[in-house]
Amino acid sequence: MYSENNLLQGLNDKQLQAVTLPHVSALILAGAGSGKTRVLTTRIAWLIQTGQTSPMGLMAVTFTNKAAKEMLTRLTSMLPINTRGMWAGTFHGLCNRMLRAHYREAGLPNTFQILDTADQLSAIKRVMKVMNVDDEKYPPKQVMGYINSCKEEGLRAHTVDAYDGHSQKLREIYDAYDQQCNREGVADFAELLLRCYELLEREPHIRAHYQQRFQYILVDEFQDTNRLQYLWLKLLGGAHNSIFAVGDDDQSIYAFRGARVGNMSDFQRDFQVQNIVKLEENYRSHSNILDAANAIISNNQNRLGKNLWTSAGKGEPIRIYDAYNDTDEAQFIVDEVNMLQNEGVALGDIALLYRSNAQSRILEHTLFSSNIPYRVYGGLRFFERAEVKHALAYMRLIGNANDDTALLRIINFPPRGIGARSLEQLQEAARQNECSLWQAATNKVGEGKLGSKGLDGFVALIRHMVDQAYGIALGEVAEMVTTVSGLMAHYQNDKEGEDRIENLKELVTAAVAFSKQDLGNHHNMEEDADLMTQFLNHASLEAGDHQADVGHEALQLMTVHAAKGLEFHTVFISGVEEGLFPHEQAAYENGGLEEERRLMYVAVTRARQRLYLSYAQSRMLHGQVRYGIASRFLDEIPAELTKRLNSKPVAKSYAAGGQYTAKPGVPPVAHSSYPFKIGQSVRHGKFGEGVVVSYEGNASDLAVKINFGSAGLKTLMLEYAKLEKI
DNA sequence: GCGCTTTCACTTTTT
DNA sequence: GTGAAAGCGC
Repeated sequence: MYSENNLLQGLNDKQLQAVTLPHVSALILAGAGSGKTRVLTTRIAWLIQTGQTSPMGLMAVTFTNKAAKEMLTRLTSMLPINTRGMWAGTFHGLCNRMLRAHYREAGLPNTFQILDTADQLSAIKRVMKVMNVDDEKYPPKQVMGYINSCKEEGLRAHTVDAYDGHSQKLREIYDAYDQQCNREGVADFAELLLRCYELLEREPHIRAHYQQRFQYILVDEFQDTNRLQYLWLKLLGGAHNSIFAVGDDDQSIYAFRGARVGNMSDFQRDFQVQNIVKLEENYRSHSNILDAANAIISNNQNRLGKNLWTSAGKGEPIRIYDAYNDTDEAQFIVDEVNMLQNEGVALGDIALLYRSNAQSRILEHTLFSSNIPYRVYGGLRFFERAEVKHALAYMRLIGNANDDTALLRIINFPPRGIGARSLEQLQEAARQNECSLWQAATNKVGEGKLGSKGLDGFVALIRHMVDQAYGIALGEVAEMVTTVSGLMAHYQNDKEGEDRIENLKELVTAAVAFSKQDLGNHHNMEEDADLMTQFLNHASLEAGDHQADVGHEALQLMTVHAAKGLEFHTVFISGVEEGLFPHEQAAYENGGLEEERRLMYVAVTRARQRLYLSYAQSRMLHGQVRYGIASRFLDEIPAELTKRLNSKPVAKSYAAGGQYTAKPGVPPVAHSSYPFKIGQSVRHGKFGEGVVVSYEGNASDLAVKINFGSAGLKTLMLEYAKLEKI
């Protein structure tokens, strides 16, 4: 049997203090590798085991499904209890659950569908077309960003400020978009949160119900919450409940998508937080790595303040490699990986991190030619694949034919002769009758006015599917849809359709598995939706894994963002260059440089034993050669913690960006008549140190362009400029 | 209406 | 270098 002692055994003083806090709100500042998840799950287990609450009284909120799952898995290994009564999940998942339970009060149809980002964008494009908005002046992606950030601030079209013609137009589009979503009975991701927030705010009895129920609310990754998520928590927390917020301001790397680190200090103020527990003992890395991370992050001004320490030894020095170019960098990494493997380090315990996805190509290429198995995280996930989304769109139409987004996706796929022309007529008819596209289509067919033969066939097809779907199991619906729609046949005729057919089959398997899993669960009385709606929601809210072939030993490739929360024996951070890391487009933004620095902090703290940092003097990016200098973050690491593998450190100053793209046409290689190679570091009496970027003019009158970092980009006449190689 | 060719832009990302 | 979107010819 489990005893309380057993549960709390092995916790350090701070962890123990956090786990056993009384029923008050608390902020746990959990540094990287300080046992954050353990504290969170042990707290839950302890609350239940000591009888302070039952699973029913608990709500645990995370950002990703993965984090939610991990928490539940760990919890069940700690306590032999059923966690079913506990609400654990993502903000979106929990809001969805509440909206389903109170769909009438929330003003939604009981089968409302969730738009993912791609669906939302196409819905916005549609609204803009109807409104005749110039998409050059208002790029749909920007409009989407505007709408989502309004929603994440808790603002509706009628509450948001507009100062000029431009913002008034945006507000108008926002309003029309929301109306369209209501008409079609769909909700985007941000809408789930905002709608739920408004529901709780508007309906005192619903709010009271959840406030009474969830006496204990636990929030993971609190530094990543946005304004609306914070307001939602505040509403649920009410006046008496305890919110146990766990986070790390130094690992806040999602400001670009609305995360507000300021929520941490607001929380302290709004909830009169007396208990701030700092978890600073790190159980992951050796001290050289932690000292480097501490040194880097200490350059940030806006911090709550925290210093990681470990009782492990200094460990290995941080290895720094100065590569000639990106190929050289990749080859260096390959050589080191081979060496590590010979030393017995498992390939899966080695990570290769980069700032932006574009960097992975050259790395993959080099790994491939060296026969090193690797796995790239990122890219399309299962439920985001085109063929899968097509099949899901047919299923959505079966459930709700008024879902215009779904209809537009497949009205002519596979191709059935409904082109832009007939579509426009259909949309015009729908506009005039203020009805859905489906209703407009059935009207046309009913009147015998065949806009096109294809339309007739389409209406018949969907009706046939609705008939077929009646009374059969979810898996059978999926199977029927993939064949009757003609998707299977279409991809069978396609030379490259093999993978797509596999994915469609996989979708059927997933649907079958989903029904079984659902039968196993007690049906939740609060959830009214039918199984297919639930399955479609599952597909939207949990887009599936990032194609990871588990089991195969492979080197792990991912962006630094994707690496957050993970740890590895060895970590390579590549492209540690000005302009790339910190990224030039981030460095200019307000607070952008500090976020880049936190990103570097996250990257460094992923390593347990060994850390490599590498940069390249030149690299191919966006089809052009770029010349860079080493990142300022490298200089922020005390030299005694590092080991330069091939060159000496050079003191320099930095410009924002610090990189320059050579003009096309300028030879990227050294010319015999040029005294300096492109990429050569030089010293100038007035401007200091810089990098040769390009040559201009003819041989008799040659000018050289040099990037002097903080002194800027200068074009100097070679004849007069006194330049010294360094 | 469909498919091929050209053009353009391009950090980070979960739900 | 690459993928998506727009433009053009059949």
